[in-house]
Amino acid sequence: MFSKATEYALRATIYIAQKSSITHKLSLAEIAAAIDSPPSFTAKILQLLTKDNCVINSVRGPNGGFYITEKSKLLPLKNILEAVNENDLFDKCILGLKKCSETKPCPLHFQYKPIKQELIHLFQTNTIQEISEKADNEYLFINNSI
Amino acid sequence: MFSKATEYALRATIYIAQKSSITHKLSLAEIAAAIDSPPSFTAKILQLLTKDNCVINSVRGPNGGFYITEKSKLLPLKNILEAVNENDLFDKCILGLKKCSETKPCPLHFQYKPIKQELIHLFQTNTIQEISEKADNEYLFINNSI
DNA sequence: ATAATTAAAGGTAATTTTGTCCTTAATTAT
DNA sequence: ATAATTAAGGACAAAATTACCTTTAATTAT
Repeated sequence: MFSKATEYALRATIYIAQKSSITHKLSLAEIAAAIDSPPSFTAKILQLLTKDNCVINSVRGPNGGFYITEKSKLLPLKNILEAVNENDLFDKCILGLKKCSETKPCPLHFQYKPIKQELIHLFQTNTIQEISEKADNEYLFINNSI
Repeated sequence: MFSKATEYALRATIYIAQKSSITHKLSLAEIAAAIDSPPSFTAKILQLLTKDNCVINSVRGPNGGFYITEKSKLLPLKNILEAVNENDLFDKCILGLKKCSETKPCPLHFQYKPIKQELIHLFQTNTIQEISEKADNEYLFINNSI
């Protein structure tokens, strides 16, 4: 479904939302260990997340690391996908046809359409905060045997 | 969503179901041109489709090529995914967690679950025939400006 | 039988994705 | 100020996917 990069971006952001604050930043090493991802590759992805889209923040130096603001926690998951450039995923034709559209649909277009819309809805309505709160409770996550 | 290989497999099979019969087989060249795919790569994928799973058939030699039987047309699209080994796609955790399950769900598990089931339903209930008939009518396909 | 045609099969090459490493810049603590 | 720590950034490497090419096997038409 998603690329590894996107999976790591989602997992990392959820973990950061769970565990970090402006006064308690998380190091790359901790994050990568927690979400079971290769540290160096994860570094690249965290860079994307701190860029223009600014889902998360970072500071260098001792006691530096990554954190997320309360304001950013209110962003929908979609913003994470945008940050790693996988946001157009749900716009694409399921058969990969460039010209598939409402007026010239592919043979699966109208069957896939409602599913696509539910996917979009899922990522547009759920905030980082809402999802990260689930990870706190009886839900599986991270450092909890992936 | 799908890999290129799977997209080509779906498009090729739908096209073959549209155009071929036991008495009118389609060459690799025609199929690849029609579905806008690289011929050599498409050849590999068609081989997979003719293997054990046997979604389509082939014969070599003059007037040979690929075709699909009426019986095979009644198979669900899922069989195409199986043939190219992308059938487990819908079983996977959306966050890529190996241990995600009903009892230890990831934070997105229960939100993604109904969508996943609709995807499975889509590929299990629609037959190759049903979908290929759509491609005949006002639907976009193939040789029709991709 | 022979030649022509077509898919099968295998190896190779290009591209993309994933992953690593090393240097630089920023920040902090001393 | 200096040293230590941490992310940023760039170059590089490995792996996977996608794409190509050449030879072989099967089939058909002559």
